[in-house]
Amino acid sequence: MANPRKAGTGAKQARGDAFVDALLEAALEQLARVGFDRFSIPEVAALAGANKTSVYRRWPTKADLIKDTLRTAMDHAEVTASSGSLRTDLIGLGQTLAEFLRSNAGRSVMRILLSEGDNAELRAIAISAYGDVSRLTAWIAMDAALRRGDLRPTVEPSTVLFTLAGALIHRVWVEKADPGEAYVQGVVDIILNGAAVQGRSQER
Amino acid sequence: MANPRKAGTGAKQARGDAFVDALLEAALEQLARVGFDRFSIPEVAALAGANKTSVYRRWPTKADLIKDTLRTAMDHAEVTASSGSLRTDLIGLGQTLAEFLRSNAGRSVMRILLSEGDNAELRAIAISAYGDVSRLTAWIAMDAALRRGDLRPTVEPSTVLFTLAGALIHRVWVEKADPGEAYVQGVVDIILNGAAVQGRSQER
DNA sequence: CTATAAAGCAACCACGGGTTGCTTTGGATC
DNA sequence: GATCCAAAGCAACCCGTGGTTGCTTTATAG
Repeated sequence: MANPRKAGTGAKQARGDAFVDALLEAALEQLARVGFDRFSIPEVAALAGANKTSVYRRWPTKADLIKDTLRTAMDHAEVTASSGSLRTDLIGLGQTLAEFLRSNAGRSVMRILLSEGDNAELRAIAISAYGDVSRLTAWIAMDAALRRGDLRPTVEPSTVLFTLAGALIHRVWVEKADPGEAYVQGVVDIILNGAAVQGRSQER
Repeated sequence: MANPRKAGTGAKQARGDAFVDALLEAALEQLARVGFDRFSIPEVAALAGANKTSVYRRWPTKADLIKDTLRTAMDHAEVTASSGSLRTDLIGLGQTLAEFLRSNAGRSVMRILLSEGDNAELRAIAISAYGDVSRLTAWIAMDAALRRGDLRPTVEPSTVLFTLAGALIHRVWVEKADPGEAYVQGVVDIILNGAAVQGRSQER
């Protein structure tokens, strides 16, 4: 009956790193689930099987706790070199993004990003986490494509990336559906080749 | 000093419709600004220069008030017939969407949509408001394009629409920038004509 | 002018976030 | 293994805010 996380195990009260780990894990879980506003330290403490007082002593405000949580959660994505095909690169990026959006880290980051207002510092952290997932890899791919001359000169590379990201975010957060492989490919197909029959209705 | 909304005017306490109007206006404002979680009836009452008790008597819960607010806010968008050019239609739709996203009604709807959890009924109302802005007009345009053979048969029309919407939502809610005319055109250009140089790298 | 429904007001309750002073405990050190 | 102390727990508390209630005031229809 004591507490959920310690149940069964003969573990005593967690200290130091173990304590911090348990807290950050519970916090990420909670942040992903309810977002910033309904995120409460007493609740997270209970979830981690810790006492709220101990939590408050380490992280005086929920912004502090969330900052640490976000920073810990972003296990810096490794940079993948361009494959040589823009299509392949974009599909890869799309899939990485889709996976990120499904993860607790990704859901948390989006919740912070989408709720504005809160702490500019928090927003900056979230933006950087969001950027880390894609930016490096993506820019490498776009640069390579530009150099190869695979991109039409009139299009803005960032807009291409943001359109892809936006399509996936729409899928997850508005439609509440999962962007599977087929969906990602469909979007990349449109973004790369256009929805229109080529030779028609592109007055530009 | 009495209250913000009545200040200056010699108006007495608002009753009936006037009361309701003032409340719904304040509520929309508030919802757009802070979202569902931080939306509070006492605060909205103060903002409208009304007494919280009176508000509670009409709308027992904040969900009730918000339901009314959303329903009132969506001044049903009129359906525009297709112009005959898919590009023109999509740009028009994009601009309508951009304007919607800037409005209090749009911001409110997005806040509800993006915060899930809350009331499935609320979500349904928000979705319908969101749909109303675009769906009718958009589907007419897509249908016309399909009939003319302007759309590549492999693309999913809904994906085209959602990609456009997603790009704009990304612009507003993630980048926190305004999707001006040029931006909308840029996105439509990509979605319609593709970002890739045609004849290259479209292995599909 | 009167009657009445609608809005205001003030006092109150209850719950949850956050604080404080003190007790308990894990585990490093000798 | 005995000692010690920083770290975690605990219980009691404060206070702000959401929500309720009983009563008073006021707008306005007749």
